[in-house]
Amino acid sequence: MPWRARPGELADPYRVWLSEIMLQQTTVAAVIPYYEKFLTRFPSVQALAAAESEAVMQAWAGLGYYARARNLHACARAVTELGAFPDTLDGLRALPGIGPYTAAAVGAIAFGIPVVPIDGNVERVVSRVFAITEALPGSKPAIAEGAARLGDDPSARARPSDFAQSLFDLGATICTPTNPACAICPWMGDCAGRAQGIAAELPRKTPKKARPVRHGVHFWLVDAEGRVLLRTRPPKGLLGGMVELPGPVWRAAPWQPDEVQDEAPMRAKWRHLGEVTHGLTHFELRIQLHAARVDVIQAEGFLRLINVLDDEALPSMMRKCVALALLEPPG
DNA sequence: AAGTCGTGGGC
DNA sequence: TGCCCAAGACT
Repeated sequence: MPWRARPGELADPYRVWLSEIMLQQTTVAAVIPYYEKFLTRFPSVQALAAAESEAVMQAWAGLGYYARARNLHACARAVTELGAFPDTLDGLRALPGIGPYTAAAVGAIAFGIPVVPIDGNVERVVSRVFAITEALPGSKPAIAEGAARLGDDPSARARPSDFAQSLFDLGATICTPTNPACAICPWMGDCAGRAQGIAAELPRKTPKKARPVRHGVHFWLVDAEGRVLLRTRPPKGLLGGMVELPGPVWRAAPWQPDEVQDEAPMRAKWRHLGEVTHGLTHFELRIQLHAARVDVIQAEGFLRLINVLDDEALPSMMRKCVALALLEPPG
């Protein structure tokens, strides 16, 4: 992994922090290209702090959980103001976007603080090693106790960075969510979950609620010069600060055909292009995409040429809409 | 403290 | 195919 320091090398706090923010609820494979892009475009925390927020949101577009990007930028500016990353857990924890996990991860990996960062991997490993059968999230205190006990081992305390990353690697490659490779696990003999034959079913989790469906209508409006109408979403909340095709607020009830004209950004000969579906964390979104071409666009928002839409901070669902619109022959 | 907040890959 | 999930934070 590109953010991991080689043996003997000192970890760079900026790179450790950047990678840890990106890795929150996000797979390594998804993060790597974004991490490389950010290092190229923003080689230092000062460079990131000096960037426009639009540039940061654009670079983050597609990675999801966009509050991370907003907090990333705010954190870079705070660190630049401070002069350097804090080298204490409390100092790190006070920065925007850095919670208990990330403070511990940066503390251990970049500053050698003897602490065990508790992520999903560690929750799983610890739940199994100590055979914690209580379901998450209720079992978090017990997991924290177990993790701290593991971290109290002298060899762990001597190498906090290696110990933390070893736990990540153990969880990612051996102590996996399904079909754990207990036979080759270095902790097989010490694992209470293994001894009780319940390792693979741990950690238990409280069941999640079903995802409701929400319905949206978005409009692909092109002018005579081949420019598309876009707008920026409000800075906070869902997809905050990201760019989208115009349309009414998503709702539970499907949109009726006779409602569409009233919601359009301007009067035009609207044509139904099709449906885009996209799964989000707490609901499934179904977007009806409508398109029209007019001479001059008079509506709220801003205009961009079709061939530079890639440079905008469009979230994935909006890129799906763009892709659908471009499939259609220009009307 | 339970809900909110994205995405793409794996099974 | 539908569900689960992945180095969580914030409110």
